[in-house]
Amino acid sequence: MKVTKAQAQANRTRIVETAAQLFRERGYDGVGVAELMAAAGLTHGGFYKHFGSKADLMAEAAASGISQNSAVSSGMNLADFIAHYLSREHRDSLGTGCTIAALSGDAARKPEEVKAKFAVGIENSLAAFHHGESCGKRDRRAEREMMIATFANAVGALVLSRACPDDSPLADEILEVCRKRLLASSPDNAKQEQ
Amino acid sequence: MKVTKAQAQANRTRIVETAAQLFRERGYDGVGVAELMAAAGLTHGGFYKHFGSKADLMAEAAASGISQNSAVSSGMNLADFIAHYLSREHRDSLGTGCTIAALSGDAARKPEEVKAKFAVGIENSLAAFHHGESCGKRDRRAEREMMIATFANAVGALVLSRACPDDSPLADEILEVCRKRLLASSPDNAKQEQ
DNA sequence: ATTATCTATAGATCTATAGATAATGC
DNA sequence: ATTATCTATAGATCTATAGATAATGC
Repeated sequence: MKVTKAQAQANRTRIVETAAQLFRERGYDGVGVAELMAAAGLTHGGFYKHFGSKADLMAEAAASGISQNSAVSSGMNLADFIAHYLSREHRDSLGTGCTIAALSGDAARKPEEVKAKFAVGIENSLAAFHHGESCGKRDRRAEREMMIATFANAVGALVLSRACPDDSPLADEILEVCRKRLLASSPDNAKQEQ
Repeated sequence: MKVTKAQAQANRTRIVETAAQLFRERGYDGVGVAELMAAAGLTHGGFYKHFGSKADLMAEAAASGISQNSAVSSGMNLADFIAHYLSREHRDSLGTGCTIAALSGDAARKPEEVKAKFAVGIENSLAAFHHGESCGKRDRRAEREMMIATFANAVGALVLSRACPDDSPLADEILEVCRKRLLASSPDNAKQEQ
């Protein structure tokens, strides 16, 4: 029943990545350890050789999900990012979409160790668009404020759109209005108005 | 053990209002029926004479919380609303604060009947600031888009701020940056810059 | 010898229901 | 007679632990 060290490490990674998806889809309290382990192809007793508690896994899964999101969006410019972030496709892909948008509400009620991962994730999201090819101190400050406002607006729009009933006109309107406005005020607004 | 019709109605209302607070504080899955009924001063078996299921209560509690929020903010102008909404006090009062910000993430994974209450609540929030003392069709459209973007930005800022660890500088920065920018672009920006 | 995984289970908790009780409302 | 509430419980599920197993890693 034992397994090679590399295999055990791979199993651990698979647990974290499975959790990162299931938690986004159903919330931290919506997925049990047994179901999660079964989804990863293991039995649930083995869980506690990998993690001290479910809360420990929440923190790791948050970091994993955020890092997966960053890998996907890295290399995009701000306009491309906004167009994707505020698309219906992204709204309707809870399990693979933005971890911060999917789980910030849950994270607010979880231990500090979980929230710490979200704070790092938010900082990374802001830094990902550090356009500034060397601008002055004032510009850096202004750009950071712009990124904070833009990200908050995008997260809020996604969260609100998802809280509406399926096929609700309001759900689409929120996405479309915010996408249009954020693209219009984005520094590299040239293409994709859709 | 029976109780007057008026008393039963009062008990029912108390259950809903207690739920509206507890759900905001701990999430829909973080509060059990037994604990909720105890908090309302009743035993949990009685719950099902008032509600068909916990999901039914979620929908009622959402409507109740949203309506309580509206009652508090009605009569405020947009600038006052923003200053309050993006204050540390509001961020730190989960149980009595904005229902939409506290529970939209949870609502996205709940039945359509719950999400329908959120859609109505979002529409009400937008309508609450219908400044327009009779403006043209174009202006009404532009104003609605402005309100959608403003509300999404405010909700996003609150949700992100709450996902950060307590006393995190980032948590305060997000609130302050968004408050400053939304107040600057608000139609009635004259006073309170803080 | 160590340890990753499995089976089995302890002990809590959760939603929901059944049946008794006792006061209201007709 | 109706019904709001209570006590008690069924049946599921949840987190976590204990002990057995068997293959790795020294």
